[in-house]
Order: sequence, then structure tokens, then C-alpha cells
Amino acid sequence: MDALILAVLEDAPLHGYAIIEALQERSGGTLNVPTGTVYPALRRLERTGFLASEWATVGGRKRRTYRLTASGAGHLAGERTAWGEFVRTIGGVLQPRTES
Amino acid sequence: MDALILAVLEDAPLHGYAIIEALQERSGGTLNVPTGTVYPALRRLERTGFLASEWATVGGRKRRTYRLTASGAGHLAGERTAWGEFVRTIGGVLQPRTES
DNA sequence: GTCTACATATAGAGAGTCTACATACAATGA
DNA sequence: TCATTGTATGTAGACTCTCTATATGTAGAC
Repeated sequence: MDALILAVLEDAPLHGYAIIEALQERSGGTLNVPTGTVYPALRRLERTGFLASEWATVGGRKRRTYRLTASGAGHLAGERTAWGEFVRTIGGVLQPRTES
Repeated sequence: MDALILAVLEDAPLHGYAIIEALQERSGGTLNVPTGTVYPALRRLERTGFLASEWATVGGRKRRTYRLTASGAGHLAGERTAWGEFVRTIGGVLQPRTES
């Protein structure tokens, strides 16, 4: 989850609600992330220093806009590598053994 | 985790300890699953009906050998499909956007 | 006699996700 | 005018899974 959020914030800063929409769009509607997952995750990522946030008011609505920090970008790079290794490992174990 | 266990039991029935070794072997040593993960998982899978077990004594040591049920095999097939979709979805979101 | 490998199992901590709820403003439509 | 839908943030509590640590016991090697 954390890596996904960092990934959508890589291109441009977004607020929580927009992040949820971005995740849905990028996944072709597959990913349906509830607010109870995203908002705690954002706070967690900010506390860790991977994100920074600012309040803004747009059209009478308050938004908390998050942006990726340098630290967060570095972490994202590591997560991408780890994801690739993870997929290879799990895929290798899950793969059916041919009997011959 | 559950799918990984089902996968290693697809070829032949194994007992808990052997499952841990099989997971390590298949992953090239990457996967190091502690007993506190495997044994509860095995009981869970048996309770669900995906596995069945029998006690055996080999060389003075007691073994509980688990085998895949038909239900478990069906579940494994579904999990493999789900894994593929999951990888595509996450990979798609995680993938860096080229700016052009 | 002690250490390592084999073998199973549980208790409790920790972390993350989900459901459900609470709040509030804007815009649309009946 | 009032209800509904969409935008927007957030928390509480339940739930599930994984991990660490611990407990127990046998077999074989040194």
C-alpha cells in the first residue's frame, strides 16, 4: 500500500481523495482502497518522512495535499526493486511443477 | 502464505517441517518461514478443508503429514489466477510514468 | 554428556487492512 | 426547500496474519 501511494505521488502532489481516485484509475478500476486504509497510511508515511503535507482550500473544501520527499523517492526505488524480487520468488514457488 | 503451502503440497504430501524446507528450496533460500507461521497456517487450512492430515511415526519421531484435498486443489487454481491478476494490477500502478 | 538436527506447537506482540461511523461543504434536481 | 450525490477528511474497533519467543521431546554425532 505504502509503495502504491508513493508511486502515484511521484508525478504530482495529490490530496487523499485524489490519491484514492488515482489508484482506481491506474489499476483500471480494480483497486478499491477505503479511506480507513489511505488516511492512516498517509499519516504513517508523513511521520516516517516519506511524504510532506500542506493544507489548502479549493472551492470551499479543505484539502491536505501530500507530496513525495527525497527520502520517499529513495524508498520508492527500493520498494520497486523489492517488489520485483518478491514477484519472482512467490511466482517461482507458486508455479506448477511439470511431471516429466 | 496459504497458497504457497498448497502449492508445495500439490506434488506430494509433506509434514510441517518438510514444508518449511520445501519453501526454502523452491525460493532459492529466499523464503524463511518460521514455525510460528507455518503450523497455524496448516491448522487453518485443514479447518477450512483445503488440507487433510494424518499422524505418522518415522524413526521415532512423530510427524503430521498433510495432503492437498480436492477442495484445496481448486482453491490453489483460483489463487494462482488471483496472483497473476494481483501482480499485473500492482505492477501497473507501481510502474514509473514516462513524461512524454 | 552436550550439541545439532529433526519435529510440533502455542502465547503474545505487532502491524496493517477493513467496516462503520462521524463530520462537513457544494452542487444538482425534484 | 429539501434530499441526494459527490467531494473531502478522519477515527474507532474488529479482524487477520505474521513474527518472536518459548516449550517440549527424540535421534544421532562428537
